Order: sequence, then C-alpha cells, then structure tokens
Amino acid sequence: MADRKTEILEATCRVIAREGADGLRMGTVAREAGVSSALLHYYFDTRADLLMQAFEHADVKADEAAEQAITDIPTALGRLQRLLLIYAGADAVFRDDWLLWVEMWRSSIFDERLAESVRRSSASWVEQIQGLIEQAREEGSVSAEVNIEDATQRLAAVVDGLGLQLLTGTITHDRAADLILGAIGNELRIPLDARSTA
Amino acid sequence: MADRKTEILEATCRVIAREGADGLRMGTVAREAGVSSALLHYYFDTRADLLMQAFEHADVKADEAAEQAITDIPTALGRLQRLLLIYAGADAVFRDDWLLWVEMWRSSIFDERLAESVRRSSASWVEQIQGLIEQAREEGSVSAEVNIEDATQRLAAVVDGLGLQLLTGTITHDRAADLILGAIGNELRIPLDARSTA
DNA sequence: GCTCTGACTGACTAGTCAGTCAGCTAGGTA
DNA sequence: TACCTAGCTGACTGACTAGTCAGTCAGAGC
Repeated sequence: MADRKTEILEATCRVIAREGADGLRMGTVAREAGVSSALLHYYFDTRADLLMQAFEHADVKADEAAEQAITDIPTALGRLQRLLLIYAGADAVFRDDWLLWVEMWRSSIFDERLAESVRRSSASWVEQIQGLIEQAREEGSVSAEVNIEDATQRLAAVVDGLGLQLLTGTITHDRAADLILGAIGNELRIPLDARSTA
Repeated sequence: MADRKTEILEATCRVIAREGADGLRMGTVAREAGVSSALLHYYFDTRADLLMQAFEHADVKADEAAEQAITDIPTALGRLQRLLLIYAGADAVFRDDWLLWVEMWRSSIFDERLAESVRRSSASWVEQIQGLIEQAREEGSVSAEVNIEDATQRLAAVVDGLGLQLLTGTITHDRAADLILGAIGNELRIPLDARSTA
C-alpha cells in the first residue's frame, strides 16, 4: 500500500465499482485517492491506460483471493463448489470484484485492446474449473460418462448468468447458491446423497 | 416507420448496438436518423429519456420477433429449444437485440429507474421459459421428477452466460447452440434419443 | 552549501456535449 | 386574406472533462 501507483489503482477500482467504467472521471479518482488529477497523468498516460491497468490489477487480486479461499479444502469437489459459490456470496468484496469483472467484460465489447485481456482471464477461469473437475474425477467423485468440457463451459455460463442476476437484484444470494450447487450436481452426475457442500 | 418518433428510436437502437449505451451521443443519433439534434429534444425531454424509451422499444420488438419465430412449431419442447437458441444464432438482428439487452442490463446496475424496467422484462422472459417447460411436461416429454423452477432459472442463466461469451467472442455460435441443447436435455432429463432439435 | 531529481500540485486550455431558443415553413382554419 | 400551430432547424451556451505545463518541494549525493 505504500506504493502510490497501487493506491491509485485501488482507488480507481473503488470508483468503477461505484460509478461504472464509463462513469469513471479522472477528477473522481484523484479525490478518492487524495491526490491531484495531474498525478494520475504522471503515473498513467491516459484515462484508458488507467482503466486497463485497474482492470488487470483487480483481476490478479481476485484470482489470489479465490485461490486463497479454496486451498485448504481437502477434496477437489469441495474446492470446485467453493470456487463457484464465491461470487454468489453476499461478501461485499467479492461483489465488487465481480462487478469489476462484468464492467471489464462489457467494455471489451467496444474496445479491442481490452478484449484480449478479457479473453485471457476468461480462459484461465475456465481452465481452473476444468482442472478441478478432472481432479474430482481422479478422486472418484465424478462419473466417467460426463463430458468434462461441456460440463465446464455450462457451469461457467450458469455462474456468469446467475452472477448478472445478482448484480441487478433479480435473485437472492441463497437462491443463487442453491442453483449453482444443483447445477454442479446435475452436470457432474453426482448422486443426491453426496451433494453436501464442503 | 412513417412515424418520426419511431424512426428516432430505431436510430438510437442502432447507435447503442454500435457504440454502447454510455457511448451514445445525441449528435450521433441525430445524424443516424437524418434530423437535427434539436428535434431529439422535441420528442424526448432528455438523453436519459431517449435511452430508456429506446430500450423499451427494443424490448417489445425483440419479444414480438421471438414470439413470431416459435409460433408454428408443433411441440412445446421444440418451441423451448428454438426460443433458447435464438440469441445464440448468428443472425445479426438477434445479436443486436441481445447486445441492447445486455447494455440495458448493465446500465440498470447504476440507474434505479432502468432497474425496474429490467426486472419486469427479465421476469417475463423467465415466465415464458417456465410456461413452455410446463407445457412440455403436459405433453409428456418432461419427466415428473424435474423441479421446474430450478430448471427454468438455470436454463435462463446458462443462456445468459453463453450469450455474454458470444458477445465477447470467446465462443462460437455452433458451440453455444450445442451447449444450450445439452443443458435443456440435462435439466429436463430428456433421454438422448429424444433430443433432436425441432 | 549547492545541485539535481523524482514526486507532486494549481491553474489553465482545448474540446465535447446536452440542452435552449428564436425563428422558419407548410398545411389547416376562420 | 390573415392567423395559427405542429414539426423542424441552425446557432448558440454553459457545464464539464482529459490532458498540459510551469513551477514547488523534500531529500539524496557530492
């Protein structure tokens, strides 16, 4: 935190979570970080640069937080469940991370520079899920008849879709969590009596 | 189309599909519609009004188009499949409709006035899916053990999630369509030999 | 003490954009 | 004919914003 540049990036993330990526103003970020707006241009060439680096900063931080949240769970199935439930939780930090991610996602539709970044972290998210499912199969908790790639992509899609509904407030956290656990059970053909959460 | 107001709304939708909701400029809309920017203020009080009415206009139009696309399909299961596949298709018109919907969705996160509108059309979309699943059960193509509400919400979420991936170009149309058909089969417990598309 | 440098600021500029306003025009009415 | 009104426009304005720039200041090195 001693680092000014990092402080500015964190302030930027807070502003994006509050106002949206397009609603981000250099003046607002400067006020949030307690510095002059000229300093922002000292560390970042343009507003677009600041935005992009803030997105990447948030992405790395969210990855680390997710990693940390699942490491000490013994089974792969348990880690998968926890991973997919993280962003459905009521924890404000994860809500902001998720909102940042959605903003990055949709900004990338109109900005090719961002699109590359999004594709990369999107792929790593999917790989992480797929890796856990493969581990779970090795541990014997996932039937061999499951098509792992299909299951992975559909699970990722369900979580994304429900996450969006959470942001707009059309669904509750508990309901989303139930539906995600059910989706994992369905996709991986897990018997009802083995579906308890880790 | 004779109606100027409608012409302006359609122009607005085209601009949103091209530049995003936040990227919408009154001047751009005016040029797109071939009128003066002052005329926009003659029909719509503010930019926010224009945006909101354009979203609602697009929503109604998309509903009608979807309705029209499924009416002449004989079975409820077939209508459900077609309905959920529409926005995964490569058809540019539906891509724009879908993009508009995503823009409306994410704008509503930061704008309470829009949120109400989004909740309403979101609910009607979910109800439409649920209605078709209930019809399919009456027609005997869906097992009685399926929890219809869970299946509905998860199917809606999968379609939303895959739709987002389509917009950002992280998945192909064909792949998305396959995954959606698979999700319908899984959620409704449809035997593999009865899964052919309508 | 002197000089140099990196971090930082206040004041400014050039440009953009939503919204306003006075007024034009064609078609209808008295 | 004179008058009215709906539809429409060009020119304008005030608010806002990204980015620039000259200059301040504390501390490191000599």
